[in-house]
Amino acid sequence: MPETIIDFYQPSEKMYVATDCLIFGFDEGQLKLLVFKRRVEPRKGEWSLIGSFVNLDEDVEEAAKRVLAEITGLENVYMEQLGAYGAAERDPGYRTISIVQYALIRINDYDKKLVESHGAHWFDINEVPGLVLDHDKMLADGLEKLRRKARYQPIGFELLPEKFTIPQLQKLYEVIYQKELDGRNFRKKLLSLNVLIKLDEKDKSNSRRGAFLYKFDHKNYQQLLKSGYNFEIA
Amino acid sequence: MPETIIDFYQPSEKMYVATDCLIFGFDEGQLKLLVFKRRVEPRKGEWSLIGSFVNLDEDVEEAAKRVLAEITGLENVYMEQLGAYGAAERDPGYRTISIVQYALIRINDYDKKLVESHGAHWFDINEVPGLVLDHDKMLADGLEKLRRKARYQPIGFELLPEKFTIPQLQKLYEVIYQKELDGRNFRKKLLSLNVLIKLDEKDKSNSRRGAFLYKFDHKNYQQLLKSGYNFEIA
DNA sequence: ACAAAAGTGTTACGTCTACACCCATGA
DNA sequence: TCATGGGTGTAGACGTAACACTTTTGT
Repeated sequence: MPETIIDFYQPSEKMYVATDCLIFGFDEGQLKLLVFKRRVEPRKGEWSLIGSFVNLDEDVEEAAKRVLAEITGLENVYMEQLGAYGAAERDPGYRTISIVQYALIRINDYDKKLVESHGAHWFDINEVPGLVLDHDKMLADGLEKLRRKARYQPIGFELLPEKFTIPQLQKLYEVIYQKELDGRNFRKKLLSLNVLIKLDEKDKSNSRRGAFLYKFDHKNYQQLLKSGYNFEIA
Repeated sequence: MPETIIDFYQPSEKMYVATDCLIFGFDEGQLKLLVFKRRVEPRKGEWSLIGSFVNLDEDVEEAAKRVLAEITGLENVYMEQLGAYGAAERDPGYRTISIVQYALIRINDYDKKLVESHGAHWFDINEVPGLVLDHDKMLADGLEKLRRKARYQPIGFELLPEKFTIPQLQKLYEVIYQKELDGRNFRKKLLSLNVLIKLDEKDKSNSRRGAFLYKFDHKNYQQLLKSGYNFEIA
């Protein structure tokens, strides 16, 4: 009987491998995405995710971190892979596949001048303009993943400054879930998780009375994760 | 101010892009994985996932379906992308990144002779031998995803024959979740979803009394999905 | 004194869990 | 008749959802 052997060492042809980043941030009560304006032809001037080719001696993840650092000045950012986009015709130039990562950044941390120098802009998540190639699809998939993930991991903390108030956190979840939450139930649920540390400071930027600031308790969170708890926040 | 422009059209270097498949099946009350024995050097004789290079004129997904069809004879299989594995040193030969897909197949449908002719074997999920390269990691990640996914989509139906009994379905979920479920509660929950159609036939292969066979109701399932229901089956 | 956001408790409801017995059948 | 797996109901625990008023403080 004939054997169709799939031989790894008589490979066909090479292609370009790129990485693109969905960079999410949270500011002014809105979820935002960082996109940039292409400065090269073709499609110069169109909006696009931030990306780069992956070098031969570089992990794909490394490449994504490099891009992120180049554009925002940030390192040690929460980043996760969304997936590979590999349609044969996705790029009209060369055959290129793209590994998309999504990153969550504290919007006050990044280097504004650096970002501007790259022609990058923050858009409200509902006002992102049409993007180049299959980047619209990447965004849609990324949002879906973010929303699903927020249900079982308290991922939102990555988007807030180190000190934050409960109303801020609630607003963030409302934006992610796209629905309003009951303040009493939200507060009750969050506090019952024991992953918030109340501080003795208040943030008065949003009200006369001011709201207490909290920090995220990474230690308790790790324990909770181990115990198999899941974080559904409706 | 100097501008670090990331230019998509002065790309660095190309690399190989491969696709590997995690092929899951369910038989004899056990979740199984199809792996194959490499027939080429290096690492000839070692166990490996089934894979292939992606051709230049081929979608990544297409490539995975091609491999699956070559090995099992099956088309129209449930398949989803797990992610890209892109560490620089993952393959000791050439720089290659791999896009991993996982597939769920009805274990009685596949072409046994074809599978054997490729040196492929089914292993109990708990008895899979060590795999080549980073394939162990792929398997671990795939199992995690399968387990998570089974919580919010009735994914298990893909692994059973078209007609199945409730005890069979329960067994499958027990294997996926790695814990025993209460038969009464399981049955109650499943039936309440209204996605099972009871048939007038019984399967007597497991008991004298026999268990009623059911079909999956795709139409109702689609409606349920739209209504935002989620399928947690504990 | 008033506007505006922060903070607090209780009750009703539905869902999940735990649990024990009868049924149908072939050998 | 008996051994084996299939099939059924109920009560208590638990978590979620709904709901309105008081507090603080800068202007």
